[in-house]
Amino acid sequence: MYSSELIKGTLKTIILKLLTENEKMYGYELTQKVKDMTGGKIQLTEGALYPTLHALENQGILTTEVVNVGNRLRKYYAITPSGREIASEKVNEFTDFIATMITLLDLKPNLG
Amino acid sequence: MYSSELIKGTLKTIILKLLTENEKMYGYELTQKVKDMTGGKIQLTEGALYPTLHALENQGILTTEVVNVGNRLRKYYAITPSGREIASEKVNEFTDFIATMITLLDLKPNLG
DNA sequence: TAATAATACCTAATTTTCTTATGTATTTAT
DNA sequence: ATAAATACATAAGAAAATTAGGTATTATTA
Repeated sequence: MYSSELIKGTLKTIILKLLTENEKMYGYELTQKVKDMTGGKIQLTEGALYPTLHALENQGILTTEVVNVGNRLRKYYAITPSGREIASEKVNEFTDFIATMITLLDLKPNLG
Repeated sequence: MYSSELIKGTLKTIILKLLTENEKMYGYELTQKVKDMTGGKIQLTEGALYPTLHALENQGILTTEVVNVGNRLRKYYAITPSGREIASEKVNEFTDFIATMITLLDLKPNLG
């Protein structure tokens, strides 16, 4: 697990990127997907995730669909066309930011 | 300039790394150095910088030396041995974080 | 089968970290 | 002379997260 301050500011980017690659995902699924893909290094906390999802929905960036699975609710989130644009911008900005930080900190990233 | 949320959490890492490479620097110098090295893409704000420098000093990570230049004060900051360890840890953590994010977001970073 | 862990959602209080605004003062450039 | 740059600092407020709590179902395991 990374120190919490590092991960700050990347939550929206992570959510939007994953939702461009998967047509719909629910909150818990997002936490597990991120945990799996990062070997547990990034774990989204529910207290941060759910309010962010709600905000993105209110902004028209995501839409929701509630599904009953057994007796349990699942709230699926899907990205809208305008959300795709924002996702793309965010990912590009983050890519640029990484390049800038590599230069600034003189990093030697080991790209698998 | 990047959206502010992106830069969050990197301030300490930037300060400590630059102070491992330069035996002493003062606050204003840090703002200019970062601005120059990033082509203006990252600009440290004084409201964030000075309180952080003070905190690092209080934690024994930095030491200070006030110098009179003309009639103007300059407060030079230098990193302590324990600060070097923390700087190293922070840079390593950030490097690892970048690798994780590249995988997670499936990025194609253009490494100049 | 009782207890625990995992799944699945949510909110509220607090903390952390940053932005924005403001202040003081000297030096350099126009 | 005036404005911009240099150089420090703090304080109010906003933003984004953490921590901690709540509800409920389903699967595991002791």
